[in-house]
Parts: sequence; structure tokens; C-alpha cells
Amino acid sequence: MPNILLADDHDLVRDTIAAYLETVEDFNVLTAANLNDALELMRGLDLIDLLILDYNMPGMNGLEGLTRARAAFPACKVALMSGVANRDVANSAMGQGADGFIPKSLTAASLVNAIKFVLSGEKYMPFDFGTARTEAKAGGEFSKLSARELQTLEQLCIGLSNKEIARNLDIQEVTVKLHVKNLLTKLGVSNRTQAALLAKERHLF
Amino acid sequence: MPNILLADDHDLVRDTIAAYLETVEDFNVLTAANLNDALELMRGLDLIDLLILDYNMPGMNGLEGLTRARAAFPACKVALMSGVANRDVANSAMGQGADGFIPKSLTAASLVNAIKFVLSGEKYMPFDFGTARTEAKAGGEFSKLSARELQTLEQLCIGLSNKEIARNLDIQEVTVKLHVKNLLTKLGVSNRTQAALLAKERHLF
DNA sequence: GACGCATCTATACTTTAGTATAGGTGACTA
DNA sequence: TAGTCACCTATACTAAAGTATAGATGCGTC
Repeated sequence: MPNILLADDHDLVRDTIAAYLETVEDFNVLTAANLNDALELMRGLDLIDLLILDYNMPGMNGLEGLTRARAAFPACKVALMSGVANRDVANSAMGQGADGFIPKSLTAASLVNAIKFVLSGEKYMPFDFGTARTEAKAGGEFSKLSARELQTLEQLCIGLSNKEIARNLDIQEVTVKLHVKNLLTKLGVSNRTQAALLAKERHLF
Repeated sequence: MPNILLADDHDLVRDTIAAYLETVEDFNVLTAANLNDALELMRGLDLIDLLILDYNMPGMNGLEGLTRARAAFPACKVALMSGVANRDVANSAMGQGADGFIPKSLTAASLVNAIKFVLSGEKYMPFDFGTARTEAKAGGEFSKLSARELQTLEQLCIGLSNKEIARNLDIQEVTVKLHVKNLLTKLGVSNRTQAALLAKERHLF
């Protein structure tokens, strides 16, 4: 029987998904409320086949949590689950070694399929996700942004300074200023705070 | 058998909660992905006992969706469900006539209790919710702010400059800077963007 | 009355943000 | 091949943000 560890900070979401998986399929589902608890639990067990991590959860810190989990348990398959993330996040996650990406917009039946898929050693990422809002709205204002500008905007959404962004993206501060200025113009806002608020409002990051 | 209509835009969350409720208790659970679909569905049926609305869902627009639902179906009980809302939102919801408030941090067992409670004609709101992050931080950080600092923060959340804030509050720009500096310290953040993002995350404005 | 506190203002300063202009590279394309 | 575009860097500047210190007012409390 496959052992699955589901980590999500919303008790209701976590428990019901766990209960669902255990009833409809022959899974043994353990749960945790944050990343640290999940990793701690795994250290005591060492027999988890699949770890499912909520993208927005204490301890995750973006994709850093994914990296930590993979480093601590290289043999275990890791899937990321999110209710808000867009295709970029999904791609980044897969790029950083995730075995699957599960948007919460998935149907329950598809979730089971996805899990089976990953357990069998395949990578899973739905290609039709984000049809509703995520992608549509992203199309409007944000489609004008270049790759670098998007990355810059992402950093703005954590409230970082130009200097910090420059360090993170490994470019000069002047360049960051250029990207910021250009994205402000493209988004039609007058400062970084408005840009961050706009992106947050559209659920981009 | 009580008929419940569960409206949430996350298929996964919605379907698993629905499945859970149907297996553990004698509920008949219908589902919808947004407010309009939910109301449309009810128009054709007119026998729903309890409508559960996700607070963050297309068509909700804050508590306006709650008002719309109650206006359209005065006889039906309505509960609000949210993964992020704080006590203030919960109180407002109850104030505007909601029959229950269900944080997603609730356990699955408590959810069933809550539903039974509401179906029996009682109002349900957990008094211990937000023990984890929501309330602790919301009460903690923002209660330290003075009236003026809160007003300043509100303006920050629209992305205004110090000069604009000064004009709106009818004080000098230096004073605004003082308020900003103080509230940054109190909130433990390092610039206005982070302050705005924090306040937005806590749904203060 | 003395004290604390929120409020406002002032001066003076450093740092960060944002604008402007110019130039270099590589990739892709008409 | 010439042109376009994303990208990066540089210099130089203005404007805005943030820090520090000091002093004034009013309000409520001990």
C-alpha cells in the first residue's frame, strides 16, 4: 500500500483530501500542517512514497521548501500543490525537481490519477490548468512583461529593495532599476508598491 | 436528508469536502464553482437547506456575495467558508446575516458539527479560530498602531506617496514620514511595500 | 501638577527609488 | 545583412523615502 504524506496548513482541506484518498483508493495517507512537521515526521518513518506539499504553507518560502524536502529525502517523490500558483510557478517547480504539480482547481478524480502517475515514476503536470482566471487575467496587463521584468515583479511582491533583487537575480542594481521602471510603465502604475499590490490582487504570486 | 450546496472555485477542495460529507454523514451535497453558478443552480431547485460559500471565489466580491445570496434566498441558511479571513471578516459576515463561519483551519470533524449546528437553526462561529496565525499576528502587530498610523497604513495600501498621503490627511509630509517610520518599526518590516503587502495579506484594507 | 502618550512640526541628513541617455551584446528575423 | 528586441551595463541626475533629533501642543491619568 503506497504511503503518502500530505502537508497543508488548512486542516479542513488536508483532512478531507486525506479522507477522500483513503476511501476511494488503497492509499495510506499521513498528514502534517507545515513543512517542518512533515520533514520531522519523515525522519522517524523513512517509508513515505510520495510527499505532497502545499505551496502556501508555513516553512515553504516559495520553492525553497521543495528544495529542502528533496535534499533531505532524495528517494521520496515530491509533488507541489497550490490553489493560486500560475504556470510559471509550476514550471519552476518542475524545473527544480518536483515530480508533480497539483493545482487545487483539479478535480478529485484527476488528483487520484495524478498521484498514481507520480507513484509510477512519471512526472505529472496538467496542461489545461489556469483556464479560468489565473491565465486569463495574466494575459491582460502582465503579458506585456518580459521574462526578466516578471522575475523582478515577483521580487517586488516580497517587498525587496533594488539591491536585494539585484543580488537575487545576479545582475547590477542599475539593471534592476531599468526593469522596475519599464514594468511600472507597462502596468500603468507609478511606483513599486502599486505594482506589488496589483500583482497580488491578480493572484500572480 | 439535508441538501447542501457547496460553492468553492477550487475543484479539489470542493470535491473532497463534498465527498467527505457524503460518506461520513447523511448529507446530499451539490457543488458549484462560483457564486453565479450556485445561485443559478438554486433557482432551478429551491430545496437547498444550507449554502456554503467560499469567501475567495469568483463573484463574491468580499461580503457582497453573501448579501446577494441572502437576498435571493432568504429562507436558505448561508455559511461562509474561508482559508484566509480573520476574525474581523468573520464578525462582519455574522453581522450581515450569515448563519455560520467556517475557517478552513477547522478539522473535518468540526466541520460536520458546524453544519449540523447551522442546520438546526443555530449560528456557528468558532471562538478559538485563528489560534495559529491569523488572529495572533493580526491582533499582535496591528493593535500596536495608533489611529494616525493606521490611517497612514491605509493610504500605503493604495500605493500613495508621502506627499499624497500628507494632502489626504491634511498634515505635513514630514509628519507622514514619521508615521511611516513608526509603523514600519511596529510591524517589523523594512519598507512601505512590505507594510502594504502585510496589511493586504491580513485583509485589513 | 507631573507624567506619559499621541500628535504635529522643523531641520538636517543618508539612502533608496526612479528617470534619462547612451552604448554594448546576442538572438531572431525580414 | 540590416533591423528589431530583450537584456545588461554605465554615468548622472532628480525625487522620494527613510532616519535622527529636538521641540511644541493637547489629552488623559496617577
